[in-house]
Amino acid sequence: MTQTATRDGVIRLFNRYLREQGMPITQQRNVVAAAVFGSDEHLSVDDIERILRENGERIGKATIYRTLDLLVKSRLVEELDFGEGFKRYEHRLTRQPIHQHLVCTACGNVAEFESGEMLAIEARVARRFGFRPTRHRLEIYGICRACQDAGVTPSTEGLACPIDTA
Amino acid sequence: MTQTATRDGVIRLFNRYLREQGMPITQQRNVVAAAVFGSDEHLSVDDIERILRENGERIGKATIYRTLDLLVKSRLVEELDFGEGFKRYEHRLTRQPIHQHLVCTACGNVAEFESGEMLAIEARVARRFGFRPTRHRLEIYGICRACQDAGVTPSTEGLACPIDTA
DNA sequence: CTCAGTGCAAACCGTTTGCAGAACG
DNA sequence: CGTTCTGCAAACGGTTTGCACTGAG
Repeated sequence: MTQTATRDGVIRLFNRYLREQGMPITQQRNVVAAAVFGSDEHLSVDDIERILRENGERIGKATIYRTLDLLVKSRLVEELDFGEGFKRYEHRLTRQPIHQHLVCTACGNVAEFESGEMLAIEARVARRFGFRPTRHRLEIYGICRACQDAGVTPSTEGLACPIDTA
Repeated sequence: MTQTATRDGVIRLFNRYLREQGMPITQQRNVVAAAVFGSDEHLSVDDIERILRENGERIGKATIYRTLDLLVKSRLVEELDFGEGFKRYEHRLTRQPIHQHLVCTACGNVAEFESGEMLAIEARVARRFGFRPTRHRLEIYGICRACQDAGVTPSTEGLACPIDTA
């Protein structure tokens, strides 16, 4: 029940946020929040809707979108975009979200990895461009080990030598 | 006219690609390609449509999308997604496209920067996860120097201490 | 002459919005 | 009780698709 206990704690935090903003704490908002905090996946809105339906909750999609806005604004949830044509959401409960992803272009699987070099890169652009970084996102696209083992190789349907413009 | 000369060269390459694929070389395809190769910006489809209209060309949006598909498949053009809700396109004419971007969350401006560390990071994930990288994308979000000078500071509308779940 | 491409408009799909009725404080 | 939220359905905006017509090879 550790997971549940922690989840309840964050829901309390979310409620505090709503109170701070002078917004009503509603059953629907807490049900959506519980679904997001109860999963460690990168959830799409359809994923969330499915989870709610499986739990016997019937909540309109508009309410899910509106609640996700609040969760993102409260900084308890992170919005992700893997270029799939829709957004995904991840809670920031147990750890800082990792923004480094390995995206397999064959099977679509997304794995996370840590990269200490990112701090150095951020410090360098801050110094060189006077840019003040707040967050980042690093995605490396390629073929995961499983797909390589299944015989997949990077696509070669482009021009043989596209940069020879002579 | 160096720019034009190079652009014509790439259009020749594009035509070679079409021939290789057994696809007709049409006026519309070359007009769209010329617009993309004639700009060094990150172009949206609306940008491209506007450029064509300014040049007196009237080409359906569907044809622009279909031609961009071909340009991307030929590897002469790169598809970008900055999470704006639509795609952008950049030619790979004069250089390998730089996939490291500084995105200002205040004014929306996107600047590019180089990062030699990326090669080391890719080599490390290849070794550690058996992942075979083909390309990557690094985006650092924050406040650009101009917006800082104008007095913008990072937003603080989230919870004061979101991760204290006690 | 034949087959693929084009343009238009409709379809699509994730997301947003307007509004009547329900719920929080 | 007043104000905000909810659910539904319609609107929205970028992208895709179906189909009659045009044009490339």
